Amino acid sequence: MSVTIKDIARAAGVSYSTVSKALRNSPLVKEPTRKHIKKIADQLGYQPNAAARSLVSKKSHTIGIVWPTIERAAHSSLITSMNNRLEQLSYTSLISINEMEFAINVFNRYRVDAVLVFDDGSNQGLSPSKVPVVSYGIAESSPFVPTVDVQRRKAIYLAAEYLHSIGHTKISYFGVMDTPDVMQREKAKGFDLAVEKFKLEAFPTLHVPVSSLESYEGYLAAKKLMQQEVKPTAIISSSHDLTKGILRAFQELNVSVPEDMSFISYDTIPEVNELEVPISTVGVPLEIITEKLTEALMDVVVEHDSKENIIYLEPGLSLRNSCKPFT
Amino acid sequence: MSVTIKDIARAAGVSYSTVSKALRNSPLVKEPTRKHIKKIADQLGYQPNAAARSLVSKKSHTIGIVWPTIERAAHSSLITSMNNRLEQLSYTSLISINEMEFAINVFNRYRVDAVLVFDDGSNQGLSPSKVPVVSYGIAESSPFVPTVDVQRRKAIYLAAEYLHSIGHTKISYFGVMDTPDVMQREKAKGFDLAVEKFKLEAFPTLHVPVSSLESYEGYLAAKKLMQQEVKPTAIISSSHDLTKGILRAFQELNVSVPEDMSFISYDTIPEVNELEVPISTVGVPLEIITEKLTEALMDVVVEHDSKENIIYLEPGLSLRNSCKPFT
DNA sequence: CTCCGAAATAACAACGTTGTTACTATAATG
DNA sequence: CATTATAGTAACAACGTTGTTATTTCGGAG
Repeated sequence: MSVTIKDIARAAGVSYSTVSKALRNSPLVKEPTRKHIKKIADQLGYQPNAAARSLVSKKSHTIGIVWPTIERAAHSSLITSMNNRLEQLSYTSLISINEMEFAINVFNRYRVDAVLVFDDGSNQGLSPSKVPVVSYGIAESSPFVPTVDVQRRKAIYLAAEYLHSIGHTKISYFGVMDTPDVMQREKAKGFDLAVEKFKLEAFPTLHVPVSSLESYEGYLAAKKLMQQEVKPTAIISSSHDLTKGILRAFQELNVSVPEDMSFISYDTIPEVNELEVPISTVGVPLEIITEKLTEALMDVVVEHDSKENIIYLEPGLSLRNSCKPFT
Repeated sequence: MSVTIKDIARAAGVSYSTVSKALRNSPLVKEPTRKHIKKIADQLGYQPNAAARSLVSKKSHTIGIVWPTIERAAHSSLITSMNNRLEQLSYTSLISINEMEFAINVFNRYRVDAVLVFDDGSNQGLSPSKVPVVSYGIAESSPFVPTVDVQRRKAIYLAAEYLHSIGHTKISYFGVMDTPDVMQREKAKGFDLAVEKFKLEAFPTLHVPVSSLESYEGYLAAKKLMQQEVKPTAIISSSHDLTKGILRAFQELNVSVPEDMSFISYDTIPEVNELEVPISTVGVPLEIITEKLTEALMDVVVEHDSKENIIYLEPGLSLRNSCKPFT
């Protein structure tokens, strides 16, 4: 049986409401009384009952996170960062790896203050949720939910634009092409837009499709690419993991970046600095993403309806000397 | 504001206690009344308040899982399987990726019925937890906690024993050697025991240390190994991911299994069948592990003190034609 | 038609906590 | 010394649910 404030009250010889106040540092209890109570609470190993607390306060100070099934590994650092940020705001995060609808139901029952979901393209019917939801995804695809959109399309477009501006016309895009995952589709779309706009060459390996964002996929695809007769002069990789694999392949094949190949990688995350070669990246820095996501969550927690439903984050280039002008 | 049983009661023109009983299919309410109530509850989108429920019932029907920091990816399939099993028992699982002590505190507050932790070697001081804990780890290292121990040491020993029995004496062990992670240390210990027992040759690459269990690590290590003058005739890999990398390297180097190299991989998981080559494995099958973990959790949930504190699971070999007798 | 007993439903207490209100010493004021 | 603020603490209601107990309703027996 757990120890409750009543146990503490009995042990301290005060009423349980005094204990409650003392533990929450209310100015209504005298300093010595508070100290006394706190000491006893400590001795008994008191842990507040979240159920009772949230029942009366109607707030659980907890955020639910629905961990996406696809690319589970890829989101690991984002979730870790979210976890830390929320902790700093003294919010607790609880994760569910269940299918989204089920997970949201669970969080509903637990009356978490808000839920963070990852837009995998199936978010359409999210409206009947009682608990406020924030989506990390694509603005258009989850119309009824506040969404933080990092504009993947624009990011990739930006990368292509930059490469074109320094003279490249044969650019290969490494990415997942045929997928229900809207995030990946957006990236591919950004590339295609740039191809059209800048009249990039439509050589055979304009698109280098991979079946997932794992690094091994990038490795294999890069090896195959370099066996082709017509090679690109620049590459855009749609994820950090992919980039890792591609670079490994290049190392083996003695392709050096940027001398033999210009390179831009999506995902502006700290891990980029762990690569052997400095690689320019495009995208919204991870810490900015989680900062905005946290803000959005705090918004829906207090407002329950946030007016500004969609937050677009501007992707940018972080140049790190992996691109050489092509003449 | 959420809809409660009182709202339903008002709408249905009955008392709220009747609603409670109707929703939980108590035989104390007449069939038509129940149907009526359920319909209304549905219309209003009622979701039971877990806080209130667990407050009165003292059970949350929830299991907390502390996702380990190290090798987070590697445990993904185990956690998924646990999640499914618990769901089938109509338990909900909540995951925390916080540091263990903090995570357990959170779960304590939420009064989850039990917590599952992964033994990373820091479980020593787990006793003061009010909520019952089950550990997936090493029996000796978490003395006060019911533990499911898959006997990694024995598993690797078994693998070496088998290879020795078919004539191999130059065997390389791929694994993380110098780590606080007791799980990895146990595996290495198993190998060393076998080396001693069977007087295996102490050639330079008896141990092939890797810095993590990622497949890339296996890949690199395998490449380096095959440049050595003295090569093993058999390999024991301490994880599935490692195995993936090693096999990829072998493919590139035209080393064929089992003709040029015998091979046994730790981790008996379904993913083994996705490898290009059939690979013999050693270890306790994943589904058995999760079955026992679930049983252990259910035990502590009802008993609060389980008498049989440690459950040893017997590792076994699953032979799949990746080993050739050495003559 | 009255009364009994079962069946159905209603009322109520309890779970552990918080916020509000009510009480009780204590000190200050005249 | 009586009166009144005031600080400190106690008592109590409420949160949404469940299990127990009390009440109503109704069909059938007398």
